[in-house]
Amino acid sequence: MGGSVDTAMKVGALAKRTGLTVRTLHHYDEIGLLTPGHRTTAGHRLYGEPEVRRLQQIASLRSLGLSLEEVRDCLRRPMYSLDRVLELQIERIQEQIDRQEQLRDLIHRLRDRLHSAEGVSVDDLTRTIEVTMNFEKYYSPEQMDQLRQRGETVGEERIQKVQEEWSELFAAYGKAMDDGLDPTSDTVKALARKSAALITEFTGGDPGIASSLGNMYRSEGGANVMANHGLQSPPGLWEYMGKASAALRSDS
Amino acid sequence: MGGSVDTAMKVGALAKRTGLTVRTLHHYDEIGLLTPGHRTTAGHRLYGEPEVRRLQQIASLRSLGLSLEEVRDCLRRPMYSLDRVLELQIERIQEQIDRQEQLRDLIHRLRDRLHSAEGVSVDDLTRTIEVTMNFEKYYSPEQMDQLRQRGETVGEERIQKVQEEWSELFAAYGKAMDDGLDPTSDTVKALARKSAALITEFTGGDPGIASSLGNMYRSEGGANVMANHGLQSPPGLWEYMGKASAALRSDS
DNA sequence: CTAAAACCTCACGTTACGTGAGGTGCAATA
DNA sequence: TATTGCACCTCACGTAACGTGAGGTTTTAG
Repeated sequence: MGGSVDTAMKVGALAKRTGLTVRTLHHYDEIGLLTPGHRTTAGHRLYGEPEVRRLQQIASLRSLGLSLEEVRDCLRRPMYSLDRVLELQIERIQEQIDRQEQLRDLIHRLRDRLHSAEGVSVDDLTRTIEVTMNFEKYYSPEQMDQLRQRGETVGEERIQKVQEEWSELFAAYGKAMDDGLDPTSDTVKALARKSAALITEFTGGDPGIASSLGNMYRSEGGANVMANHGLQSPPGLWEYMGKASAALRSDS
Repeated sequence: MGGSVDTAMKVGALAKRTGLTVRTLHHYDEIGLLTPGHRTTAGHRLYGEPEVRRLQQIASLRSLGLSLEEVRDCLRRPMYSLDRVLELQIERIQEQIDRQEQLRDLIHRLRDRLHSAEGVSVDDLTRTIEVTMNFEKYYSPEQMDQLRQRGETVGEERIQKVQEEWSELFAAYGKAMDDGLDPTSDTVKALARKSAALITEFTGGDPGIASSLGNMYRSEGGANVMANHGLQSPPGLWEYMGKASAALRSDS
């Protein structure tokens, strides 16, 4: 954060020029989404060009339907550059236009049927309601996954490394369990700490992604990693790991 | 409310077919927006065709950006028929498409500048942020007024009658004030009751509209009505009327 | 210099549900 | 018929992204 202080804007000026409210900008500061570049000695917020660029990134990601927390997490990654998010936004707009044209045509047909002798059926109505009510600016779950995967594809080498570290972690967990170590012991908690760090890196700290990654590894990816190293998932290993994570969480 | 019970859907079925949630339909029932046609002896909600038609009206008005309360109040008026709201929705969609095309072009130009030697200015960014962040599904205040006026145009004769009644009310209020009647007396409260009924009729009970109508009559319409009948707004009349309304409100 | 506007932090409230608890009713199957 | 799983009921706390107002300090313009 920086920029020239003498060209910086105070919060009211930025709010006015962007059509946002001061309260919104306070809120963004509060949650660490958009931190002012400087503060005056009186504590007034000052925003320069870097912050305005970041606000454009925020705006574009918001327009894709991401929550503020998701936006913040995305912006932790280099692949969500200003250019990239603008590109994503354009793609999204084009999709929206297409879908709106379809919805317009659907409603035209519904009106025609409303004016016809046969009238409209309940099915006609529920179908139109569904499209209308779910015509949101948000991606479908599949598209959200795609958005995340897109980001994850970039660090292909790192991902490979991470998978190796995961398999080492699984092995270490398995050994600890075979040795009868308590999941709350320092040794096992160290493993939990390490896996938490890997998850954080992989997900940008997004608990939602972490949760679904947990599911993925549990059901498929984890089993794949184990199988790739000739290991079978011992009974109770996931539960054991869950206990270690819970113990680690209790510490903080 | 009604429809054949044997073709009616339970809440889960309706939710599934419309892509809504059971919770949403419960909520709509709770706030009187969408009441089931029937209930089974066990209390299960049953929705028939009339309810589904109403839900389509709700869906369309929601897509115009009205709050649930506003939707409910609109549906109290005959001019928001299914056909009419579908028509409004189509108009809105077309507007949205136009605006999205403009936004897409704006972002294209921003990206071009991002790639150019000169780069983007803070002004470029704030302008795009403004359009992106305020690209909502909601009407602007002017458009909302237009939506309301559109409904109000239909009952042109009735409106004429209402204006006559208002001028009679103003005259009666003026006489009561000249006679030195206390604003909290039964006579003046009867006038307040009558004006409250006129406002309710005119606004469908919408307190927001009532409030802004109050402002309109106070600043312009009211003076017009008075002037149309060769009356001048006596000093203190509005205040007097406000006191009568407050006294009436204290009774309830 | 003065008054109004802009700014600060704090904190309660809003809208439209999401989520879960505890219990009853309904439908399919053995 | 009995059982079990699913659908439904009401109740109620919680959420995201701010809106709104209070009480006080700082800045700006006349």
